[in-house]
Amino acid sequence: MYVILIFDLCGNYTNSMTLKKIADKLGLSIGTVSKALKDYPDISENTKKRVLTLAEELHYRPNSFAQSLRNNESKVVGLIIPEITHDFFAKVIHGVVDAAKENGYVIILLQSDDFYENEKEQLDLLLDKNVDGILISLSNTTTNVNHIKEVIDRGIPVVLYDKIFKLLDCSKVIVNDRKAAYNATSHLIRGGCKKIAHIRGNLDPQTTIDRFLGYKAAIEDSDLEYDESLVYTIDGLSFENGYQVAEQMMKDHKDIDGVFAFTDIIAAGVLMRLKELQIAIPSQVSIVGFSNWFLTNVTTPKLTTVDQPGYEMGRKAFELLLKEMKAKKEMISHTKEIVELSTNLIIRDSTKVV
Amino acid sequence: MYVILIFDLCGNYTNSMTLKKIADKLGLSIGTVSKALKDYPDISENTKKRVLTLAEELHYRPNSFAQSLRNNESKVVGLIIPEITHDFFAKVIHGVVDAAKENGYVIILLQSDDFYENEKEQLDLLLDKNVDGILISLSNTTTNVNHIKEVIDRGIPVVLYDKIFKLLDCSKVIVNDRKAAYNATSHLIRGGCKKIAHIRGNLDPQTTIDRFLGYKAAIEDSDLEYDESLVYTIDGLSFENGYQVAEQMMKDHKDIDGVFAFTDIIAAGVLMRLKELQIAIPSQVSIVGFSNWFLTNVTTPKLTTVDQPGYEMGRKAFELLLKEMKAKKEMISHTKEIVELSTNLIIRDSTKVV
DNA sequence: TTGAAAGCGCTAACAG
DNA sequence: CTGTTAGCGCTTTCAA
Repeated sequence: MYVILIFDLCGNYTNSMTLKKIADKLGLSIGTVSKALKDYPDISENTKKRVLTLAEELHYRPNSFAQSLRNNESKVVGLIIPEITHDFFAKVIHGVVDAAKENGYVIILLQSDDFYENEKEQLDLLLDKNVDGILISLSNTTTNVNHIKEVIDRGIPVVLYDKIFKLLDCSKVIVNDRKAAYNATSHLIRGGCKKIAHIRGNLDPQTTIDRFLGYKAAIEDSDLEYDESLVYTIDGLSFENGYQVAEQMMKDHKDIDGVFAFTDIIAAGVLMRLKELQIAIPSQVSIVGFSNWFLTNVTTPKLTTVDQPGYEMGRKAFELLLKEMKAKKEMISHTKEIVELSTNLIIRDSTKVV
Repeated sequence: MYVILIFDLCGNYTNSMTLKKIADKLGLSIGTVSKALKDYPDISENTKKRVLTLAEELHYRPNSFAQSLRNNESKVVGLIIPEITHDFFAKVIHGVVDAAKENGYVIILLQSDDFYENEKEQLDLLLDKNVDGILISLSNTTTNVNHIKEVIDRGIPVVLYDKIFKLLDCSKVIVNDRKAAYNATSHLIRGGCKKIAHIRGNLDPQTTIDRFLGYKAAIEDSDLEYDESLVYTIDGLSFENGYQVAEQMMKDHKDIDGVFAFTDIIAAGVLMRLKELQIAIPSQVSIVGFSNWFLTNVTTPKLTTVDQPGYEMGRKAFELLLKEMKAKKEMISHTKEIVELSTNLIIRDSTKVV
């Protein structure tokens, strides 16, 4: 059985059925077989049938290298993610993978670990692999975007998602962080909070800036006064960081009654510490996170948060990229698009509702 | 500037610097340039320098399609994951991506969503892309493994990780689920639990079987008696499923005082429901999960769980695959390896310690 | 309706 | 030390 399979499937040990082999067995030329397989109109129905049947029987698969070499197209898209183990990015990956599959593409996944150097290196890797396009969410430590610009200038379609750089000339998929943060903060204000702290990262990706601006705008649009000392800038975006800053915060301002955290994991850290400090949530302090990580469902109380449509973002990013790749192939000029997805404030038990 | 770049970098609009172009500019032959770039000993130092310098200047990148076609090697590895949005699998991906990068490989990521049909389809996709090897964790619904066997028989290196099928002739990386479950259950017994339930999935991947067997063995090795009615088989492995089964469980057996759940997310569901039912954790009922998802840190009380080394598993799986790919390339026969990684019981606050 | 041939960019054996 | 050549498998134009 084993031996038969080998011979049957391949005829040689590397298992490659080629057009030539099919052509030989059928007494046809390579070109004819190729065209038959692609259903060219100038091939007789009869030959087409013969070729198709044999190809099927022999499990013929075109050699993708040869195809790519010839067509100058890989049908591979590169995806750079800052950090896979974030619920949000995991959802993005899922969306991209699904959309890619539906369109006959496959993705090469790379992770920057939020380091600029990695991001640069990985772009190179993707170029080396001749991907047809690249999806990228900037790392938190990326401040210079020449590496991206270079790729774009080389004519390779690039779409930015989530963590973008506004001035880069390419399509982008984002969430309106500013508005989402505004809504989240307003929710705290409506719940009666008078002294609302904001916890943010120390770096300046657009998301950090926008969420801060949304927070500030909401405060200023209300009866409250914006107080810089209520904005806590922390070194990292981990649970630990949130846990630690919480205590400091309460020391500085005993009467804080609301917290809008840059991300859920920080919110969870704050929640944990405040509970340990015997502070009642939400009656004494209300907390809002950001991203709708799964963990917000299992804390006590459950965390109010902003849902970011990760899966949808992944799909949309791929679709924009696809458009651009098509345009490039057909040498049509293409205008960049910026798609803004809407977020959803998910009100749970860590905030007061009036 | 823009125009200069274009000409400087490419000389044509598709941005491809080829050996031929370099050879022409230098008045050398293509072959010589190729060899100079690969530091062949039979090329003069002088020409090597000239070639290297110009290649650098012109940003020469070998065309990977041509290389792959020639060498019959893609330097791409396929990775099939049942579900990306699981902390454990996300860690695995991270490990694989890192190990791959260190060895000049890149990974194509596909997700089976735990459906057999997808898994099959995706294997085909990977074969079409001529990946050099495949890493796969079987979907929960996979009971027939002929699709995998076919790939192996074609001579393509395959390594199974986590959810494996024992009889498949390939290298594997696993965790000793049986032992881990045994330890987890024993921990409950040592803590004084007398009536310990086990919650498991309704399908039969090896992990489900092994964790169940570990649970059973621990019970039987103790003074307790194994009681089939304490084993709850649920339809899915979500938080909701855990949440729902919890109540049923307590109705059936009011005196349950310990729960060993197949996975953390179920444990979290159980915990949530039991708390709602005013059951004290861990004093009345102790709970142990499995996988050490991040969420186990943010529940109240924090969940005791079994840490699976996902990142390490990813790395190891890639290393095994690498060995096999090398052996194949050098036509050396290669014996399959089975690597078992050790787990760690992480004792937190959802179980009693005596 | 089919075949022949050129060529995508690269490697490696062989010749000079 | 360098050049020539064949060929990886496929697509597509042109000729028959």
